[in-house]
Amino acid sequence: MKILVVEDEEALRQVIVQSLKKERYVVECASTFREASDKINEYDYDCIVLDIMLPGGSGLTLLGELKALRKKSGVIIVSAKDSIDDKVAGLDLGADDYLTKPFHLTELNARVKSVIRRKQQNGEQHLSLANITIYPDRHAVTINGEALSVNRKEFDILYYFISNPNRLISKATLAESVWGDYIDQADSFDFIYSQVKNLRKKLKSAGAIPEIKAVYGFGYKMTCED
Amino acid sequence: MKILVVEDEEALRQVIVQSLKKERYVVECASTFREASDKINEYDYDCIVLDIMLPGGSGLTLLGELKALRKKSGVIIVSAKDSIDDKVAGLDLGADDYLTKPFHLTELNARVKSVIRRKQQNGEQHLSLANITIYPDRHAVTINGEALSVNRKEFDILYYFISNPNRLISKATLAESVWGDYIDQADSFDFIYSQVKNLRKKLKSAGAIPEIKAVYGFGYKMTCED
DNA sequence: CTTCAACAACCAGAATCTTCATAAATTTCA
DNA sequence: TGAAATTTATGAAGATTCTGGTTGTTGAAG
Repeated sequence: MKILVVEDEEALRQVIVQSLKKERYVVECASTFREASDKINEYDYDCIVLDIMLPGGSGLTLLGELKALRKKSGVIIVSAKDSIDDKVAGLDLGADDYLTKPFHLTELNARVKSVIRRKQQNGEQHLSLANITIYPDRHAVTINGEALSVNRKEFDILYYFISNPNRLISKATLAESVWGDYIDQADSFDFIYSQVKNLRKKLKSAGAIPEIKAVYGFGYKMTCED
Repeated sequence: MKILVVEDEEALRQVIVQSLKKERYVVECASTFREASDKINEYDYDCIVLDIMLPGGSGLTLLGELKALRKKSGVIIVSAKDSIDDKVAGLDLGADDYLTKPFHLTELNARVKSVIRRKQQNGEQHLSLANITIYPDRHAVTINGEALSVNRKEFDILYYFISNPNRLISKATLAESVWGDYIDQADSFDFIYSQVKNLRKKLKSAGAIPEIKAVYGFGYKMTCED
């Protein structure tokens, strides 16, 4: 599995490369527009981590070039926080994901993994647990193939549960992943209870097999068994 | 699941330890280089949360030590924001993840979880003693293959007993591992008696072969024999 | 402005866990 | 051996957490 990291800032590039190598990828890197362009023309990469601001040209141009070459590499754009325009432009040009600086390495790793997986199975990406299937791209859920309408929070929760089937999940972890740092000033978990309750009701009435079980004093787990 | 927190700043250490205990880990801590080194040499930890700046030496040295001892603990480095060099060095020396201060506790929890999981990715973990089998990740217990529903405390106790079969286990040790430092201000072991009683009843009615025997004046042991 | 969907907050009852009172078992020692 | 002291077991009350119904708030759409 081969990855190209295009980033001009030395220290950050090092760190990214290190981290990806740890994940057992074969990693190459480029620090300028020209270097990146050369490598893209010469090799095939499964995934490209691409900074937008580059000496010698914009990363967006590289995206166009990639398209022209009909390369099927996945692309994750990495850019400064506020350049939302780049995001739209990038996704328009066929990037697969977007990450704003600063970001956590584990986050990047997760995205890379996800992009590669998505590319490999050229069908639509989906996750399943028993008779529940969710389509992250479309924010859609089906039970036995029947569409189930869920809200945003409900979807996020379900997504997290199905990504971690049969695993204990603390309320703090769930809150962090679904609500972000909203949790910091919260002094009760009522908002979790509400959403979990609604989600459970929907799952049950749609005939879902897996259940969201509570673990007293800790959190939840989603499982098919007792 | 055992974790070592190496951090010299008192307040932060406390908070981290608290938070990890909430996630049901058994947590120990060290505040100096020497203390950390001693503990690493003496015990096996599933994960080590390691501050770089320590009184008495650098956390990076500890990483080398760990490697020399061929311990397989996961390591998460925690350090001040701007020392990017430490990050590179740390990952080079075999750390599994890196976190810059300040960070959210939930973030740390997530990393710890991920590191531990990565370390034990080889199939589903399970422990058995006679006809009892427990699945720590799923918080599940079976007797002769039949699911047995247990509550959180009951599970934790059973987990500890089955992890240490035929061994004498003092009530203090059991309390420490299941209830954490809750025990510190307790002046009786009633909470243990209650839970052990309920667990015994469930095990017996499910036909479990091993029994939880009391050892007068000391604690318990779980065994199949008389 | 009104309506509606999404979400959070509130509340009473259920499940779980701890504490308490008291009984049973084990050890000590006269 | 046989009480007294200590430790463990048990059932029930009290405290905490979770559930599921309902209500309140907010922001977007009509």
